[in-house]
Amino acid sequence: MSNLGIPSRESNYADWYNELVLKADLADHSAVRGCMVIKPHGYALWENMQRALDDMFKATGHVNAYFPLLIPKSFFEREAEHVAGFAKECAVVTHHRLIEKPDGKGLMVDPNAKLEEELIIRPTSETVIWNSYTKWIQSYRDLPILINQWANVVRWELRTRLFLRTAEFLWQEGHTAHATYDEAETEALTILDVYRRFAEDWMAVPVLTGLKSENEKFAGADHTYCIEALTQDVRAIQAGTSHHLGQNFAKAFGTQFQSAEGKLEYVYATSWGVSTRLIGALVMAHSDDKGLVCPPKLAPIQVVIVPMGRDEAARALTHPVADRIAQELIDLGIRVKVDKREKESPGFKYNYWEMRGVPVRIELGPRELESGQAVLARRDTGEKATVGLERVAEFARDLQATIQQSLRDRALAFREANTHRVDTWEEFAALFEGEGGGGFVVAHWDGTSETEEEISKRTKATIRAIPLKPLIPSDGEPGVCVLTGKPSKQRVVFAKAY
RNA sequence: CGGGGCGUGGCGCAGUUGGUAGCGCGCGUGCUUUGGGAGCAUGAGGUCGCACGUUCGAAUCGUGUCGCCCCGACCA
Repeated sequence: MSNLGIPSRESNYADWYNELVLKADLADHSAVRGCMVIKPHGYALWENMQRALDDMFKATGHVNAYFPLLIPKSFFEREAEHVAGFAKECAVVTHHRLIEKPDGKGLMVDPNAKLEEELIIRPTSETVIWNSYTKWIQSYRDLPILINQWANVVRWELRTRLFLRTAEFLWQEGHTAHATYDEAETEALTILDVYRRFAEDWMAVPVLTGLKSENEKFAGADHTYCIEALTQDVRAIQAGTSHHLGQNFAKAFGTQFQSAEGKLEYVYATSWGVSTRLIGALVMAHSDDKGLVCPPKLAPIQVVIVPMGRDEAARALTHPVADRIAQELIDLGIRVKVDKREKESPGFKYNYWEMRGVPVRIELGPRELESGQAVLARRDTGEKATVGLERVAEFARDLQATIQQSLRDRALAFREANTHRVDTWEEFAALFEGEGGGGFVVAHWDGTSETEEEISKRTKATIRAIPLKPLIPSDGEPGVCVLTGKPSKQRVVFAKAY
């Protein structure tokens, strides 16, 4: 019995999250520490995310390509900051053959099959990609290059959590090359906006957009933009990043082009990515103690129909009606599932699909057939409605948009209720006291890394974003740093982060 | 890498002073059931993480080792 449900968010947020991911059938642990199996239900969610994002990339002029998993170690030696950022968490391939052990019991690495140069399993692909770009780019006419790839990467993280931080994860990484700084800047901001729109319109997760501080920016970037969401335990979660790499990689790889004026110049670059971490952010934004709550636009199954009937004769009546409504829904473009399992009780099925986050359930039993009406239940609010059978499909279709909007409104209201503006250190420290989050804390900062580090040391909060536009007009006014009292140009957003 | 926990049927666990492994859930079959996580009957399923040691005898004791999970430190 006890293994049917999940812990409540209140009792133990971390356990709640973990159990939810497992019980909602999104993912499972694998044999290797920190790696996860993404199960069909979780992968379907990822596929829906991919499709939406991929369409948005294409619509902004990008094309897909694929670069190799293995990268020569020497490539990483070329960009100093980049190496420093990733060296500590690399998986390295050193050999290419296994042989039987001398005692015949099992396999061993063949010492004679050592690679001349070790290969790194990509933690990110800037280096392989720039190795190619250098060959591809001769002239300003070869620019811009606007390529994205869908791939897996490996980062040997010390501490992992399903979806939020796994040793291997799936993501997309865009890598673009431009003739000018301004064009690269526009690209980085275009993608930032794509990410913001995806989070808000598809995931129903409102995000802050902004610049990362020097401490938080990508290893090898000139500057980094990000989207940041707020979880239900009031921590920040970085949901996507877009980096302006300046000429750093072009200089490291010698990527030059001849301008229209005939001068040799270094290329400007961007890179940007979102990963399966988005699934973690989505879970943490909307789900509840009954399991996953999935925004309809991304839900693998948008409507589940539960036909009821205590015997064969009753099922012979309800099943065809369920099938008919399912077909109507399919025709309306809705992803639908009819749960005809006979051994499971209706109550079991309700809980089962609620755990898996299906936005709308249609209950269809003898009573409904008799009255010519079906019962629809909303996953997000639990509300039930009774609707004439002729209108059920359209009603369920329309509910999708309602729920999508409602989830977003709710998440936005939650974020606003957990965004605090403070001006004194006492208030600031009080918000971050203890184990919990603290929400988004909008405060003045003197702009130095030293101050950010000191604040982080004292409170565990870091700067999540330096807003590009003030969240409210007064955020853009000058003030004094919440810690040092030194002058500050604008407020920035602090939070404890995942 | 530090702290904690755990390795026993698919999952969750019990197993006393060492005596040859059990419970719940799940699974198969049958019957009765089905409107918020059904019941009864019956059946299948385990080299007790691994190695070495102590012993007539080890899931149990000792030593070593491997792995996983959680909390930190680290970090897209």
